[in-house]
Amino acid sequence: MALAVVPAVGVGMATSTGTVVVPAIDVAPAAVIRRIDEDVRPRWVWWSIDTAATLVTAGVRVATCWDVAAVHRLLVGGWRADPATVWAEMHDLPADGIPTTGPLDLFSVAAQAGDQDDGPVRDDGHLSAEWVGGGWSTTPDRLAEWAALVRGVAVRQQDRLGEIDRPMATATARSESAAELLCAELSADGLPVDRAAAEAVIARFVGPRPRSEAEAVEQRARRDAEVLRHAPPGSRFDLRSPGQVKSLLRRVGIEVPDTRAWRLESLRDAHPVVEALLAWRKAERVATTYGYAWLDEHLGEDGRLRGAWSGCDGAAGRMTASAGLHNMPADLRGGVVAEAGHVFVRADLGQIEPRVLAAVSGDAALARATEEADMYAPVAQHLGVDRPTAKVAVLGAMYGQTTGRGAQVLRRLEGAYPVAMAYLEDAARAGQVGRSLRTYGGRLIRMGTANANEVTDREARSQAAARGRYGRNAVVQGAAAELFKVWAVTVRARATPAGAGVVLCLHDELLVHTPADRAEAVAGLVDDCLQEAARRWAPDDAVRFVADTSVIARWSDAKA
DNA sequence: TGCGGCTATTG
DNA sequence: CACAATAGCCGCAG
Repeated sequence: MALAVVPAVGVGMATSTGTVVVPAIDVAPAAVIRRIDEDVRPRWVWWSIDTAATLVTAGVRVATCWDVAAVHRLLVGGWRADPATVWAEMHDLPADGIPTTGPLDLFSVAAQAGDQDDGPVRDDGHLSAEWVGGGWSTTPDRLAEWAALVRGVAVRQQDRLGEIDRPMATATARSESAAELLCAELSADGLPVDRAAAEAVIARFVGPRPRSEAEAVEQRARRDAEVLRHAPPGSRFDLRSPGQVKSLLRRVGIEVPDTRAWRLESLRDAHPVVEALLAWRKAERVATTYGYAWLDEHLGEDGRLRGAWSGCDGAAGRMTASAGLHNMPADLRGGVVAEAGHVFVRADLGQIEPRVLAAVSGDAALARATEEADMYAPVAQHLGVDRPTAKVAVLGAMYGQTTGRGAQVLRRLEGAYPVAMAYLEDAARAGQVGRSLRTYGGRLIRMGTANANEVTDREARSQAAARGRYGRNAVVQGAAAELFKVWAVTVRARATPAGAGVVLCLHDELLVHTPADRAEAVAGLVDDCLQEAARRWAPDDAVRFVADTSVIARWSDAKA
């Protein structure tokens, strides 16, 4: 059931037998859609998450959908997936003929010469710029016509998914679509944050909220002075300028190629300025990125921190979030507090990437290792090394590390798990020569062709190596993202009836806001959902997936 | 003003 | 800093 909706205009729907038009004057669009979802439970088809967001804003949360943009990103790779682009791809039209939708200028007016009448499809087969630019939304009849078009695109996508060499591609298209629904809800609902608790953490780093610009400047100067007092008297260095920090360090006898924290870590004892600088950097991070301004901008009156969620990035397909939801410093997790009468059920997948590697490569020996809760233990035993060495070696194989301790054990890894290592090696080779890849679930990992500019042999080799590491990692990280999303949308579907809801997705971790009296039930449900997700996603049941699940009041209560 | 480089944070 | 992401500030080019 394809859908186009604008609350003030109405609803247009399209099925295989025709279209339905419901003007907003007759019935509230939200009521129509809710009723159909409850009675018929169709798979709603729409162009993008925009429609999901419209529905969520109108108070409607449907069960399932087919998100054409999400499926396009799966099939074709990359991130661009506007209607005109998807239409062109699905009709084998040249990309350089896609009408522009930006502000009109002389060139785009000329390019739109194909918009002869007011129909949605031009004579050259492309979508009309006027329609994609908003014309689709002006009348109920146009909504229905737009719905019919997107339905046609979805059918073509289904056909394409059946043609690629990935049996799970259609299932992945459905879970990726559901993930877009989840993203629309995450963006609208936000993450519960206790403003007072969060401000207390911030105050620990940078002091109380400044009451004036002058006070803010003073706080800043005080932080700077803590570092500069270790510098030669009278010297002036801007700590925010890497070049000047390097000069400052050189002045006290420390020569470094760059001033990154990991490099300075070992020089803590060389001079007191190093320790002071590292502490300054931490405070500066809180002050500039995660300070009071951050709360003011993203934390609502209702105690929810909101950012924009995307179902997949442009690379391997992990979820992304803005507003610091994915990279909030661990220190601030104390501000993430469940609301009154609620708790968080927190669960994270254990060793997700090596387990996924065992699954997608079909390596029976590595799959046997996943039977253990800690799969690095049997791997270490098999290789005849200690556990830390085994772990570094496995991670190194997935990331493409070629130096250090991991590289030395790599040869043994190849002997013990030849199928998995060959799978990674093939992905690396693909990256090196610019051959695109598909993940287990069917996501296209586009490999750009070699740099057109003149580069030295050395640079060319370095770039090829980087693409090799990228390909090697993308097939694992991407497949892990696919499994994670199946898990997340399964929890979405099963937890809602219990009054619980996902409030954060973090690559291998879920935070589910839950009524306190149902905590144990939801915790069990989240674990069950992982097993259900693994059964749906995995090639077979040879690989075991494990989650560490706990019930907590605030995020920082979770064990690290 | 836009953008690359550097840096920090997370998984 | 091996893979990915978001984000802020500096320095430079235009």
